[in-house]
Amino acid sequence: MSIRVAVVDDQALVRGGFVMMLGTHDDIEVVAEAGTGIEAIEVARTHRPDVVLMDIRMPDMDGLEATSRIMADADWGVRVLILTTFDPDEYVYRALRAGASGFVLKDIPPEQLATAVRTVADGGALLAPSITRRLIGQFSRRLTIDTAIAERLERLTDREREVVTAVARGASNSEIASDLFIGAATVKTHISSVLTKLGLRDRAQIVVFAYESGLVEAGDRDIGH
Amino acid sequence: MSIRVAVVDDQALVRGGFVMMLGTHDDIEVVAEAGTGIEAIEVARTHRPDVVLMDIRMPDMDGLEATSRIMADADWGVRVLILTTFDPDEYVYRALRAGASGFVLKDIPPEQLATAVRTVADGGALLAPSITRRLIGQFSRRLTIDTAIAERLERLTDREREVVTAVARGASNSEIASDLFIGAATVKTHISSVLTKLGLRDRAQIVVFAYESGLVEAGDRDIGH
DNA sequence: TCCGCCCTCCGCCGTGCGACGGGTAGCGCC
DNA sequence: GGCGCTACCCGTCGCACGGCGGAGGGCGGA
Repeated sequence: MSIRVAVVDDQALVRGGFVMMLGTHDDIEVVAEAGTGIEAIEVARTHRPDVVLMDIRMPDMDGLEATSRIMADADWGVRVLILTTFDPDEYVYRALRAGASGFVLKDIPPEQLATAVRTVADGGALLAPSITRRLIGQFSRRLTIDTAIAERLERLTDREREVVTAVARGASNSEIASDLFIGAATVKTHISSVLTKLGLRDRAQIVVFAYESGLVEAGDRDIGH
Repeated sequence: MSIRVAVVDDQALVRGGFVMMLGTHDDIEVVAEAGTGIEAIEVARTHRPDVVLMDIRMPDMDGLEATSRIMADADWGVRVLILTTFDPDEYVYRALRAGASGFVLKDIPPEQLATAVRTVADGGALLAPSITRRLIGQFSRRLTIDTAIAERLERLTDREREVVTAVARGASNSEIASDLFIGAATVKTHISSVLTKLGLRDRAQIVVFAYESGLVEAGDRDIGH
């Protein structure tokens, strides 16, 4: 059973090229085409393709918005493969958020296009090498930071780490004291110990350290009050 | 020209299964096999395959360590595809750091294995759907945080944002003053304004806010002194 | 022109913070 | 038992921090 594909691109010439490329593979069948985002949503609903090849830059509605719309009210297993010329970070993030299964650049060799379609049709997720490299960079950077600074964290006692996390929440000494059921003076002692051990100066630098070391992470904390 | 693959797995039965699967595709050629991490390095050096299918759990040296070794002294275009039963986060991160081009689970259908090999051979990067979903979750979470809190940042003036970033570096008032070429009293004024606008209490909470809002990010800052 | 916003600077004052010294309990070792 | 080490818990004291009020200048818009 062949993979049913819808091709979305505002430039008819480019769209035709994609259709022709995919046509050479007999396990792939182009069942619909669309030239705008609105059309893409319509086409997806009526033809229910397995994979939607989606351009980003289009009139009336861009491909990312169309993607999220399609994914939102899809009651069948559709997968969207974003196909674009540029790859700025924001596009990638928005695409992933919208529910796209892949993000590849238009400069890929023709035979890879079919491979990409098969990959996402199989349930896989595909990203362009350059993008994946950035993702890897993000995470590896995080890890190197962890290993580099986190060893300083090991010099701290359990109690001191508790205090550090509390400080990194923005808590005052008295709040920490009541949270940990100890005296306010004791909290100060712990903090002083942390400061000397880590070579820091004040609690603000403790917060910085907590984030940089990965002890706390942006996102698992609500601020304000 | 076919894709030259090396299969690394300590269980001969599993390894044989993979070899057989790949053998049915005439564009893929298994040129070597290995049963341990050490062997994998040897085999990679002597046979110089295009793709290494790498298991993680192995005696003497796990696949991730072997991967980084192979990538380290590879003077040809080798790509490593991690193939494992489990997918804990640490494995994924370590694998990406080690330089792997893909990370898929062993429970994928046989035909997808060939697709995966072709994808990484083409220079693409492939992640198992579950892993990609987590990656997407990470980034989408970041974005929602940004949009949610960052609007509070807009209430601040440019100068106030400068002060906030300085505070988020762990700088004291006098340090900020000399950095910005203004008086220490002015710094205090800005900080007071920031505190009231954001509904915060002290500079430590400013640091928290700076990280949570994405104004500063863990990694682009060295701490200590 | 007047009004509002931003940036800059100054004083005063209360307080939370951090440095310093000291105390207690547990634990391993000779 | 005596000694050393560590973790944990209190006090006191000086100081930077933050709240509050005020003031001047630049800049743009009603």
